[in-house]
Amino acid sequence: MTAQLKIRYDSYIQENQLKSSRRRDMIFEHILQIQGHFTVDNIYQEILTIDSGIGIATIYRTVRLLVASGVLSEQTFGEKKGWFEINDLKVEHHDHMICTSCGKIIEFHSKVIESNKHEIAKAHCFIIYSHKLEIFGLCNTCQKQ
Amino acid sequence: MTAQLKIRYDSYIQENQLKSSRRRDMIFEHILQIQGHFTVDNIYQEILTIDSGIGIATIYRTVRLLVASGVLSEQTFGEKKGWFEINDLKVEHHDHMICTSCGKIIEFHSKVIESNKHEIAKAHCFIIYSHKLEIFGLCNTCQKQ
DNA sequence: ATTCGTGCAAATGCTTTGCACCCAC
DNA sequence: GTGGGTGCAAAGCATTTGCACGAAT
Repeated sequence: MTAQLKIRYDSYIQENQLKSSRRRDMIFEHILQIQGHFTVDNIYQEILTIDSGIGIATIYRTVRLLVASGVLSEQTFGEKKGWFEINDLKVEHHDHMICTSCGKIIEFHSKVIESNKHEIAKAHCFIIYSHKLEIFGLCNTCQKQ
Repeated sequence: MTAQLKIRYDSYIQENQLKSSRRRDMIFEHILQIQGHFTVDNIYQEILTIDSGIGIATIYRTVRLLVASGVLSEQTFGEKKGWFEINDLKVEHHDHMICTSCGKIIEFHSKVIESNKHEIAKAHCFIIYSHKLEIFGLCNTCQKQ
């Protein structure tokens, strides 16, 4: 799967007359290691400890490139900032339950919702590109506190 | 329904030792007339033409009050700014299809999704407060262009 | 009178961008 | 060598906040 993403990254760079660079590659490799969701500042802080000279603008630019190339997808989770995650096309689309107390994000997938979504779109003559379903509430742990 | 919202507005002000004021009331009344979704800047521009002395901070403060009192609900629609709409509790919860070409928003409701959502939450021992489902794609009109 | 509401401008948080310089090809 | 990559600081946007003054009870 990592190989798939590498191909997507490389070909995007190729097709758009961009260049690879030490930092670009390093950010890409770093992001590949991440499980789950992250913000630009999350990876900026992490990469700072390895490469103290890096600027946050470079992270922003690289993340934009990765979204444009399809390596990452972006969500807002109802906040006014970007959250990112690896966009693995081989994995089924998933949705999120977000704990409003501790911020924990639980991923899930529902075939029922998936197929109903298509029925609804059909009824409205709407062509679906993507969807985002977020459920807000309390996770198991926070209910007990 | 407008009466319902007025009660919610008035009692929130009462219960929180706030005051009503000419501008607060005017913004509230203005928002009641709005069909569909709007941003703070939308109503600011509109109200400016009636009350040229108003400041955008007042709109922000009033909209926050209306969200806190349950008169309005807020969504991001994947953007990094707030979109608001009247939160009529008597109307069933609805979701949104957003045309990525013209920005048109189509509202819909699905009992199937509604009940499936509760099954999923139950399976994860998650207590639902709210949910947001956004479908992005092309509306009927934009498909033909 | 006192307390809250309001305009203004400054501050904030996240993100983008212009510019001079650096690096890859 | 040339064009893209990068850090830095400045600019952009949406939003919030501090402050002095004005209005509501």
